[in-house]
Amino acid sequence: MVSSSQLIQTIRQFMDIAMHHSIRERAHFAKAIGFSMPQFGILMQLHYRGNCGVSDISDRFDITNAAASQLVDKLVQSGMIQREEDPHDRRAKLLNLTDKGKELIQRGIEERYRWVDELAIKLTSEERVQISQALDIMTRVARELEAEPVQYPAENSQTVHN
Amino acid sequence: MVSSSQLIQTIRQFMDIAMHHSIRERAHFAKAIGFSMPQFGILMQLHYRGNCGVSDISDRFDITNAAASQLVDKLVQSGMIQREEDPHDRRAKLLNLTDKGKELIQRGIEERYRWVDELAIKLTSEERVQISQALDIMTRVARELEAEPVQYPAENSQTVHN
DNA sequence: GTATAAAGTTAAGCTAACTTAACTAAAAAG
DNA sequence: CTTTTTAGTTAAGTTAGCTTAACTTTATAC
Repeated sequence: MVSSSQLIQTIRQFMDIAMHHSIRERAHFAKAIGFSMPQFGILMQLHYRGNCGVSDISDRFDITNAAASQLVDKLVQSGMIQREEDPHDRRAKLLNLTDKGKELIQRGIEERYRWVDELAIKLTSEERVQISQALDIMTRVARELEAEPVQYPAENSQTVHN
Repeated sequence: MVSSSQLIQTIRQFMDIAMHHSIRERAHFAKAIGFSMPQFGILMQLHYRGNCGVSDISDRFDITNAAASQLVDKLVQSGMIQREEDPHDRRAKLLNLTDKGKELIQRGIEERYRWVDELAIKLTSEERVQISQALDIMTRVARELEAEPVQYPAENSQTVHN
């Protein structure tokens, strides 16, 4: 039997270490390739959720549309992302990584996960099975959580407009 | 049997989701309490590895001593950290969170890990056992990796000075 | 004991990220 | 068809983070 708080503690413990590595790698890589953290953040955002607009960027990073537009523009000029017109809404833009941008980000991800590789080779085959199964469960549940649009779903299907 | 690349893929998959949440929460919390990312980064750093000097900060964040000193000074003036003289080396300073700073960071950590809580309550008791064991292994191995000072250890114990 | 290195601070100046405000253009609402 | 909202850009101006350079103080090396 594993209590909830025990489990949470275990997850946090691992995540603390993982975060510490990831954030540091992120910063170092961004610096190495000559991009600021805000710029690199946008590149990562487009890697995971491409085909989005300028307002998606401003929402995600909690900055104004103007700021997002300026940052995006610099990345377009550096050849890392492309800004196309959305055929369904000619006001909106579709932002995506260029091939050059994709390649760069892929390199960054490889470097960031080097320590995962180092970690993996230290495990026995029994441990691998166990960890593989465990993280699959975690990923599945995490994705389920993401899919739930609202924290407190309404009892009926009435749509609220305000 | 789980192949190495399969395992690595599984770990990355989970970490991607976890990172996405954590980084976003981090940014939102920092903004909410009125600190910039560099400043917040230093607070987090002192939370996990307190009692360090200004040069530790500049090393960690890859900035000059001057920049670190200035950032630290702002945090001291805001009452979040304290800067004491190291009794063993009177040039150096010992940086630590104040009680006010500790309290603030604790709140931030709670918020950042709220989704871990949400994740945990969705698991069955069998899954909890499995995940708990798996992440304990991961944490142990990760700490072992950290403890290894160099990637390529020397065959003898000769200390290198240069 | 003198010279050198290390830890940290301060000042001056640059740059990039941000903001607000004013604008264009297209979509949605009435 | 007119009004309002939404998506995005541009310009002007502020600020925070950063750098280099010059400096003080303490520790280490020779």
